[in-house]
Amino acid sequence: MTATFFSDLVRCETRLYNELNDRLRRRHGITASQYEFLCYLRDRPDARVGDLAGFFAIGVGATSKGIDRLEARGLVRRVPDPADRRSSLLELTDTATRLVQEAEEAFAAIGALIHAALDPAQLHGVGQALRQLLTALEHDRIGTPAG
Amino acid sequence: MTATFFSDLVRCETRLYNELNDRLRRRHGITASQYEFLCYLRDRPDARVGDLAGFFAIGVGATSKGIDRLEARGLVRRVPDPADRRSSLLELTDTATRLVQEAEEAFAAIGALIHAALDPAQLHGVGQALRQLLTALEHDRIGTPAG
DNA sequence: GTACCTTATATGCCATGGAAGATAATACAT
DNA sequence: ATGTATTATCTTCCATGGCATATAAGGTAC
Repeated sequence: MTATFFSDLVRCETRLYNELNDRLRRRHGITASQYEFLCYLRDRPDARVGDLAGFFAIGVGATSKGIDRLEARGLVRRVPDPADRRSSLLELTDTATRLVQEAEEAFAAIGALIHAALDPAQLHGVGQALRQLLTALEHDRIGTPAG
Repeated sequence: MTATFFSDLVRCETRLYNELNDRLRRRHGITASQYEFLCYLRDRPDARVGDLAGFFAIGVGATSKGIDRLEARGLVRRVPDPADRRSSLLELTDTATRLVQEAEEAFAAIGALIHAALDPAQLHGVGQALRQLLTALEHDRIGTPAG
């Protein structure tokens, strides 16, 4: 039934995200969403606020405030975009690069939980299906917030 | 890789939940979390605040406040539990029963999105895997909030 | 039955996200 | 060059959730 599919998806996500959040906060002093921001910026240098918002399917306002907080903590720098003075290019500080590397340990623990519950074939199948679903949702801009 | 698995899981959930939320708000005047509360209470009569909190893996405080809002809108009644005067049994009003039934239409649209992106075999496999993962997480109380 | 511990819920404070409006820069048509 | 529309971001207001604490009731040892 679709109802349980959706409910189980949301509950899995909630619990895994809660757990990652707790571990990161206790051991590394950042939240899960901050960790995800930092990972994104590490992998995609010169990203802008709108890029983050689009990828995470959250509003640009919330993203802007999230970057404010990271900047205030000395983890992200806003560098003026020479090609477009409305934008800033976002880059990690050295502190943030180290922090992300250390925090990967907490993320690995979440991976271990998943690996423990699913066998390799399931993991592969679910991973592929989620990617496929996400691609479809992104293509049709489903669940993209207004602002 | 585990990183993309987790990220894709979270992003699928985010977009589907956003979409459900938008549709429910526009067409039925409730949020996705309220819809989920009401469905839970419809399926499990005489549930208490703690039951909801446990199922949804959110804090009891937040749950209590959520029920406050539903009660204020005339969708839920708190009935004193005769067996334990600390608790209330929660029940839907007739208005809420009708509302949930009408709102099912918005939920069905989300189901259609999932069906459109995945073939039946994938749907079955992913559904089973998510259930399995959720059972493991619940059993070990992973991601259960503090309060 | 009283002191103590646990359980169930509620409340207060704080952080975060959405939605809408404001600001500034860019693109384009004329 | 100028006015208009669009884009990128920021800011403000409001709703919601977490966490810690408060309150109240139940359970238990003595």
